[in-house]
This record gives sequence, C-alpha cells and structure tokens, in this order.
Amino acid sequence: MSSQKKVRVRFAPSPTGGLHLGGVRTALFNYLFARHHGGDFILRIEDTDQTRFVPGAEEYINECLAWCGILADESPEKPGAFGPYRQSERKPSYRQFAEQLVKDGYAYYAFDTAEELDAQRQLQPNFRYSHENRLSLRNSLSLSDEQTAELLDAGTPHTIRIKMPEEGTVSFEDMIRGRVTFETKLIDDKVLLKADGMPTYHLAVVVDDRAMEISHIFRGEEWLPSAPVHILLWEYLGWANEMPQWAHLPLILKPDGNGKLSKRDGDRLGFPVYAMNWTDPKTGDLTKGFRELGFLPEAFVNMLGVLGWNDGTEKEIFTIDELIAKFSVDRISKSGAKFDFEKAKWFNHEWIKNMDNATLTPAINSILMENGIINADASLVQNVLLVVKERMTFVSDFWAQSSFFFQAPQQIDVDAVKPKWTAEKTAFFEQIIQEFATVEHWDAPTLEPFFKEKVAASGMKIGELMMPFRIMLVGGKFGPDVFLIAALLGKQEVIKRITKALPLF
RNA sequence: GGCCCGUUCGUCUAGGGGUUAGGACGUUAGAUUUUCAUUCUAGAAACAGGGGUUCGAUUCCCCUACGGGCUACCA
Repeated sequence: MSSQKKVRVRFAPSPTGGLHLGGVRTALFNYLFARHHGGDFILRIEDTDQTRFVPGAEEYINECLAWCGILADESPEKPGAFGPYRQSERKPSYRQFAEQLVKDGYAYYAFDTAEELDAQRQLQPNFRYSHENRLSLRNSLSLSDEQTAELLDAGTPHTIRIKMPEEGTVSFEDMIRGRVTFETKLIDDKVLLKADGMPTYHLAVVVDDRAMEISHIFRGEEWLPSAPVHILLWEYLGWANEMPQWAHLPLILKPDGNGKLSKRDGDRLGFPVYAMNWTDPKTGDLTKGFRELGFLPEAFVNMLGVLGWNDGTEKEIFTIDELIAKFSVDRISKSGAKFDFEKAKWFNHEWIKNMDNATLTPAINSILMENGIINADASLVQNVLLVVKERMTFVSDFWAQSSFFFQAPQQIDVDAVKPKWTAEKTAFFEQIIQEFATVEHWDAPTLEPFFKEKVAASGMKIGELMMPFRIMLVGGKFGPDVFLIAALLGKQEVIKRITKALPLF
C-alpha cells in the first residue's frame, strides 16, 4: 500500500533536554534506513508541550546529530516543504483535524476538568476514560447537542478525545515484530487536543507524518501500546492508503538492575548516557556526554549501530557508510539490550588505534593547549601520537599517556629506586651523559645497543639500570619503550633530565 | 491489576529440527613488553522451566515463570 511511496523517514526528538543513547540510536536507525534506500531523513521537532520545552535544546539536538554524522535534509524536490517541523508552529492545523474527527463521529468534546478526572482516579484506581464510562462523564456524547453548543459558545475549556470502538481489533504488521493485534475495547479514549488547543503527541504525529509524506517509522518500543491509536487516526482521517510502515525498536536497558536506561543511570554508574555535554538551563545541572569524555563520533555511532543489529557476519567494526550499505530491518533484534560501557570503551579503543593521525590531531592539539603546551613541535606530536595511540581508550587519555614528552616530569618516583641505589649507579649515569653527547644518530635502534653495551662494561645488571633510566625520563614506572622515549625526547633533553634527577637518589 | 512485547555464556549477539551451539566485551591462565598499557595464545562460561509435535527440539506450538514497556490534558 505504501510500497510505491518514496522512502522518507523522520526523527522526532522532544526538545526537553539532552539526547540520550536511545534517542541517538533511533535517529541513527532512521538515518541508516533512509540512506540505504536513497531516501530522505527529516527532522521533526516535538515541542508539543510548551511547559516542557527547554531553550537551546533544538540547537543541541542538531549539534549532536551533526557530530555523529547524521545529517538531516529538507526534501530535495520540495525545499522547505519538509522539516524541520515544529509542532508549536502548526497549532491551527491540528485543531482543524480534531474538529473534523468530531464531525465524522470518531471523536468528541470532553468538558471534564483535570481535577474532576483526578477525583475519579482517587475513587477508582483503574479509572480509564473509555466506552465503559464515557456516557456518565461530561462530554458531547453524554450531553445533548444544545448543551454542548452552549458550553462551546461560552468558551468552556475542553479537550477532544478519540472515540475508541467498543468492538473489534486493530492489527498491523510491525517490520521488526511481525503481526501485532490489540482489542480496541481495552484502549481508553485518548486526548487528541488539549484544553490549551495544543495537540497531544498522538494527533500531532499523525498529522505531521502525513504532511511530511513519511513512509516508514522507526521509534522506540515504548510506543507500541499507542500504535493502535495512531493507526486508527490514519484511518479516521481518511489517510489509510498513505499510512507508513511501522517498526518498534527494542529498548536500551540499564546495565545493572532493570528498566530503560535513563539520565540518572549515568551519574549513578559513572558513564555518560548523553551524546554530548548538556547543561539544563533551568537547574544548571550538567550531564556528561560521550563526546567530552573523549569518544570518537565514529566509535560512538559504530557502538550504537551494532547494539541490537548485526550484519550476520562476525564483523563488529563498521563505518557509518558501511552501516548504511549493510543495513536491513530484518536483522534488528527483538529484545532489549543492556548497555555495556566496557564494550563501548573497546569500540573507542579500536577506532583510536586505527584512526589516522591527521583526524586525531586537532583534538590532540587542543588537549596540549589546555595543558599549557602552546608551541609543541608538530613532528614530535605526530611521533608521540603514533607511539601512544594504541594505549588510549579515550582521546582525553593522551595527556596522561604522554605529558612527559612535552614537559619534564613534575614528580619523580624516588622511592622506586632509592632503596637499591649505589654510588656505582650514580657514577654510571654521570658517565653515560658524557658519552651520550658523542652519539651521532640519536634514535632508538642506536640507543638501545649503546646503553646495553655501557651497562655490560660497568659490570652491573641491565635490570638494575633500566628502571632508574626510565624514572629519570618519565618520572615513574610507566610509558612506552624507554629507548623510544629517549629518542623522541632528544639528546639535550635526556641529558638534562638525568642531570636533574641524579641528585635525588 | 489490565494490555502489549520479549527470553542463547555475566553482557552484546550468531545460529537454527540432527552443530564439538560460533564470535565479541568482560574474566582466568600463560607468552611478549627488563615498567605500565597494548598485543598474542589458551581456558572457563549459555539455549528459563514444563508439556506437546517429531525418529529427533535449543530451534515449531501451548502453558508457566521471569524480564521489559504502556496504562497523563508527557513524549
């Protein structure tokens, strides 16, 4: 029925705050599907509820998606006609459709106040506004036409509710789950248009998806229970032939306990759940993001792309272009996935290891700047990066792994060598700095045999002198191969550091 | 409570009527690195339970259990 339609999908975030993992993944799957089929990917801003709208959130969402490489487009053939749609800008249109539904007998005016309904819920814990009780509540079904007209004329606040059929089922083919069926008598009469004239999500999403000519909908599984309402709306509005195909994505769950992954879990478990740092303008609270932690967007997208999807082979590392090329709906899994931060780190490690220097360099330079290294030698930076890359999990690990290349160690781990220190060792190092001065080819392949020869000549064991040498250069028991470090540091700097450290032992 | 969805190693998953049930993360043990990390090799580790159908079920069906979602004038 909609197979002839051009593939056009949309991502509909609500601008109420940061973009969490589940949101980005929904965006990504929509995007992969659209691009795989050569279709459009459109943004629709879900600002239905002005009370929850947060300033700056829309810009934030755009920035997140751009960082991930998920770029929305307006329709190429009708620029401006599609997206981004903002519900708040389309208010009159929704009212018109709600009124049409009332006229056609698929919806009705309800005059019950929020307080009255709350009171009902106090009385009956399982209260639902439905065919069972709608005739005993205050609405255009229970009231006479005259009474209704009178209330409407008087400007009485009211909502418009869908009139769910008392009998029958709604059934549809979910692209991921297969056939899903609901009995309409068990569904309540959802509010379509609120008393303030704004639509609820149910009405707005259907009207907008129609207007945007959306062909396929990928959304979280939490929407599955309201799918029958949306499907009925497509029919009641007379658009059954244009209805998109549905796919309800499995949820991303908390790594421990149970439930959907939420913003709070990040603080609790010590990892981000947002793509980028988000500061709530009202509370000033900062929620940390993957970007700022030092994730590469490629790794982030890769990790999300294979959470609940795989290509059927054992391949795990994908570029976004590979994901687009291989994406297929029938390889999306049905069950929710617990988020595993350890695996996320592994993806980032893999990507950093294999990323070319040029891509990494801007971020590395800004890390150097932050640490007060303003005029680092560019070729030194490149060489250090080559050596240190495979040791990094996050881009931000660079400084911890390599600060000693750019500045003399602030602290020397004296205790690690002092207890076993001898005058003989002092003499050895005093002598070797003299001899270093004569070395012509200052590189690791020359330095290693040179140093070992001198140790052998001194009659001491190599093991006794390697560690002190390392500690004098980097300050502690860590870092890459010591001769590599010495080579990169340069002759003068090595001599300087030994000279400076020697008196400490 | 009601409705809907789901269930393969600790986690993400592949597989699918007959397999030594495969991979990855994590973990354990070795090797390399005279440091730390990396890397390499090896190991432990799973079909929720009960009924069917079948020569045979982890795979298909039913029930139960468990997990999750929804049940707002939120999205």
